[in-house]
Amino acid sequence: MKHNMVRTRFAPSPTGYMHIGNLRTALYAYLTARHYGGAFILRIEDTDQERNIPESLAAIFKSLEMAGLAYDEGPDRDGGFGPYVQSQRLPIYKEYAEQLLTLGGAYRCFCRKEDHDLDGDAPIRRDPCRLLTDDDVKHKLDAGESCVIRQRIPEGGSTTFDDHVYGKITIENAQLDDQVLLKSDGFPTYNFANVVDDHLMAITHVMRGQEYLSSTPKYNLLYESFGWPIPEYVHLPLIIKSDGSKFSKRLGDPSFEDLVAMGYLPQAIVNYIALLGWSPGDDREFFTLSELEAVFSIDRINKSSAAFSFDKLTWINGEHIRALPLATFHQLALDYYPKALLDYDTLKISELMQVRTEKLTDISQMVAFFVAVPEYDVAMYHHEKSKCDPTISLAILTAVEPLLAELETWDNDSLFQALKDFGKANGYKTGTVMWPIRTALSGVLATPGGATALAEIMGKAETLRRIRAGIEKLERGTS
RNA sequence: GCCCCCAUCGUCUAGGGGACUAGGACGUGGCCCUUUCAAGGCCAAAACCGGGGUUCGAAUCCCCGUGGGGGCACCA
Repeated sequence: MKHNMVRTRFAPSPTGYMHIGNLRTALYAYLTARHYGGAFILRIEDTDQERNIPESLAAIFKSLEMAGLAYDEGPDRDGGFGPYVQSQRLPIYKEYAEQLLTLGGAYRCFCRKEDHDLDGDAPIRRDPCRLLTDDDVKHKLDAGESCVIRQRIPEGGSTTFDDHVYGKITIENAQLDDQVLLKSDGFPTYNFANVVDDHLMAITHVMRGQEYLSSTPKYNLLYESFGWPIPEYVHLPLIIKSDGSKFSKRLGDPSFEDLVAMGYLPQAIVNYIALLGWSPGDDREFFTLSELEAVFSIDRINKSSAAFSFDKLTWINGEHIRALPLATFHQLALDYYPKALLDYDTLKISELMQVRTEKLTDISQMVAFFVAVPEYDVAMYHHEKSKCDPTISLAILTAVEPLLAELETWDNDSLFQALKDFGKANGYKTGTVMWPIRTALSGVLATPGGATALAEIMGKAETLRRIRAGIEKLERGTS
């Protein structure tokens, strides 16, 4: 390992899905590592046995892979700092907790859990067990009393730390409580494990949500007790909803995998999320992951929380869709095409669809008319801009039917030329000719591609069949 | 209740004392292009939370207020 190498980590607890805020934390940690040529580490924080969901390890792997965030070290990628799953590091925490006991930075507490639950307002007060003598402890231990290990916060003074985003922050030690470091079940709390692991794993930049801002002094006190160097801190602003409330899966807000299922491209989500709390400093907004790696920098991270906007995500998703090679888009679109559509030249359909697709999930609806013309009203033949109405439509469709029937070359260009010539010869503007045809072919107000593009894809027989149906509908509806 | 943090268009943001008649983007409205709808191009409306300072000069620095958020678990 290079000296002074940047090492960042993403340390999720296995909840079963990737929270959007967590994804951004992972992204920023990843980008920081990549930008400085360092290492990005995945560590699993499964110290809460009640919350642990076994299958969710796979979910973490999967979502990181989807997002393109490749880690250099992790549970399945040993880098010499393992194990990378906290439940497999229990002896390590025990050892360091005991060391801390010796160093005076912690003490054994024999109170029962309930003793500390008396006040809802969580008053800061010192635990009586702080005063236990070595003999007292020995007696209780011998008597088989179970205990936890608590951090011994200094009585007075204050603790100051420097954060890359928020600057210098000072908190009075009196505000800090003697938090539990090692639970009675032998598992460490996050508060202890993160410090031990970050140190042992040589993490240089601790990146996490700003909800940890106020407990960071406690961690510093721990580092100090051990005599360990304090890492660089990078606390990240929160991601909230447009109404200012918390973005939470529990309240129905989508996770990363939910967004993907909603038709958003992982790379678009990553791009969008990078911009929530960070800006490149210029006007660029479209970024691939590797472009982000090149331009990302910690000092351009914002302090204030950012509201998640589906509108903007949708827009940038459209940008990413349009940036795809046609073949790639086609491959993705195929999943959303109805079975019956497969009779058509779907690649041609994809070509028309790509520029019009904002979310993949919109696709099925948008192409449904290819399979069957929906029920529609003759009023649809009214179109101001095309100077068209049902009467004109009937005339045009009737005139155009035999003309198309005789057309030999059936492709967009020939169709367009023939129809345009027809319009010119009969005093119609092109749009007036096209409107009724497009309408008869689709039965919807908006289609991917115009009349001739649709006709080409549908083929001569189907086109004529639909025009015939349109004529009959108009005859019924306008007489 | 105590502590910490934050505050520029509706939203994401640029801005770090004079270049600000405050820039860009999404969204919204209009126009252009046009074979429908998009895409693309152009234009428009839209913001420095309030009050005090500091300064020749404040969106930018300081203080107070207000508003919002976060933390105070044998959760992370």
